[in-house]
Amino acid sequence: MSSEQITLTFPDGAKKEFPKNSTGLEVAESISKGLARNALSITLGNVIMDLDQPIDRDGKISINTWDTEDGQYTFWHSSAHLLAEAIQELYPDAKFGIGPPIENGFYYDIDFGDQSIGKDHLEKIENKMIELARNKSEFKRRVVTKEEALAHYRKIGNEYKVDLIKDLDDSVITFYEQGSFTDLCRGPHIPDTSGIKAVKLTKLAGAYWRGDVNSKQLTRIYGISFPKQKMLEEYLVQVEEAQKRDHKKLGKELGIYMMDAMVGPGLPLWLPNGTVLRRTLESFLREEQVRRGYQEVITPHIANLELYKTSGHYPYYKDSQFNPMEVDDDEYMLKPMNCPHHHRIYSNNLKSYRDLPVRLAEFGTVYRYEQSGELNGMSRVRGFTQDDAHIYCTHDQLKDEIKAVIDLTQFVFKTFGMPVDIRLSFRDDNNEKYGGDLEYWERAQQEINEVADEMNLEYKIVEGEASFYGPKIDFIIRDAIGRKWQLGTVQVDYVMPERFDLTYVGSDNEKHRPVIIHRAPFGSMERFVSILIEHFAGDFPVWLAPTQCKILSISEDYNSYAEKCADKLRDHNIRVSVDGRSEQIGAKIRDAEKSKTPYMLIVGEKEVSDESVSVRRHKKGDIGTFSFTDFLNTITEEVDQLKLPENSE
RNA sequence: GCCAGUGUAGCUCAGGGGUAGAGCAGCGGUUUUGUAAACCGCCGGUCGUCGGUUCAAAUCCGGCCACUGGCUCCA
Repeated sequence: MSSEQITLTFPDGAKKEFPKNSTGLEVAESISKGLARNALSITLGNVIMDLDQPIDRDGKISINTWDTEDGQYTFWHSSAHLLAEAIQELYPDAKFGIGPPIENGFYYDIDFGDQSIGKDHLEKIENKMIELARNKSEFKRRVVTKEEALAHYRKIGNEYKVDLIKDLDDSVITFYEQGSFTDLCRGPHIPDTSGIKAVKLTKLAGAYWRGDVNSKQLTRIYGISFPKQKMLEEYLVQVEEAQKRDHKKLGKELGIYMMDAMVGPGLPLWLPNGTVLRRTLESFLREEQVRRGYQEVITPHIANLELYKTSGHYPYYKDSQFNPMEVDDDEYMLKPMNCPHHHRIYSNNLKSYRDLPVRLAEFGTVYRYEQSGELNGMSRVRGFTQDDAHIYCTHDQLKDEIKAVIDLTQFVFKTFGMPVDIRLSFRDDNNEKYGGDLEYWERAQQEINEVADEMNLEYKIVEGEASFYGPKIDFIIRDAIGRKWQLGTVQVDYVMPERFDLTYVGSDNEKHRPVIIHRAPFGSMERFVSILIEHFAGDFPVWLAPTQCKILSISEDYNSYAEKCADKLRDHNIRVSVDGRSEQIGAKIRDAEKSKTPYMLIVGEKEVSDESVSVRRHKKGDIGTFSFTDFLNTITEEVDQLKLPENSE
């Protein structure tokens, strides 16, 4: 009666008392039977727990169902164990590594010994998983001592788990057991396997143990699971939709770029449509930069190796650069970055503090030897163009310059309707990864942090993500279907000014070191275009579309009117083409729709007689007849204002 | 680079030991058309590449190349 009570606070703020050591399930039951039935785990404070674990303290509690991130995490974590159980049944000699839940599902790393696992095996494993799930095996939690845990895995000869246990601190080590499978695991898990109704093993990969290239490569099996078959089907449809946006597919269909084995892997060729797209993006940024006080420069594609030895890039990135070539008695290299060239331009003449900040911009093409397995369409290539710029400024100007650069970057992504998350990438304790004095680093990191706060930015700090010469501000954008991409970066650099002996004469008539800001909002034009294609699913805003308008004549009799309209549009810099083929209008419309041309103008007898055009909008259909002049005004306004398509964010 | 896959006409794909097939595209005709595919005909491939097995290889086996999904890496 007088047993101790604990107070739990629910997500809606309600507080309720429960007897100490009540379980999550009991708490859920006290709210509703339905909730108890759907509950997968609970989150107490920031710890996720099993439903049957006793709750021994006050705290914020939430009951995790499938509809919550923590619930799905629990569900997929348990699914990983189910995968392992199935594999243990089918391949008794398999040794298990780690099997965590991930953003979309789960994976398990497994040592299959000499056996190679192919796609054919996956179906067998899937079926076994479903069979085992139906056994309704409970996930049983068991606390063990470190010695017990080690003894268990030494006995069954699993060196991976032994390796893991050795690194655990001595607090609480737990095993989870379901059916015939026992696993070292922190938990939590769903009550039993019967909730897992649908399973799909999606990918097969080699994965190095603990991510170390020198360790053994295990077989990683990726999968996803759901509490209902229908959810799996919906998920597969979603995956299919995402594949329809794939820039490799659309890039080919829309004539954006091509790859050619004779040219070489990772070296994209920009086709005419892609070139229009890219040049339009470049002009957009170039004009914005001119407005913001940048000066454009052009530098060559190769340089003497000495340049990169001076910058310090050469030893750091030797393996990911094309081999140097011998020229006369010197060694030259394809340029892997633009910065050193710009530093030399800065040094071309003596700078006064009155000259600063100097902002040098270049759409600079660089070449990096990416590993063959890493190449991917346009998003990972060996030759690409950065929208690079370097800002040389005084310490006093630094914060304002960072602000201006952040402002530019935010402006750019807003133009494409892409929400941005900001990450401050700082160094960690691994001194070997970084160059320059620790003192400079700390200063730069502090300044970045101050700027972010002064601008009221929402950000998170991630240690260990800095570049070798300085901390970064990374912009992580989300595309139209919610995927995240790391794009623009802003980097503060105190190292290169030293290495290149960059100076300016201050008001005190003494020489001082400038600070450098490296920045690239798009990052790489190739990668950005690949992301844009997928973001817009190829349905570009009018200002970006390679062909903005197609004029379709009802019959050849109206071709001359079509041409006349086209000429007038061209006079206003609209990219227009005429389809005057001897085809039926339905066929012309179909072709224009398939090419994702934003505006189609249908012209026939009516339009010729009253100087009008019948306007059709891509994906929307017929939007009515307008006078030619009205249409001209509409489209030019849409281009000038860089309007986004209505269906995008 | 490593693991698992894929490679047949410009594109999408079928065929699966007895020397290739469709649709679309292209080209030539006919048609002159009102909001997502008119009709007829023609052209088009040493089946990624090199080698092996075989009387015979697009098909089976192996090396290489390219591509895809991961791992590692990413100035």
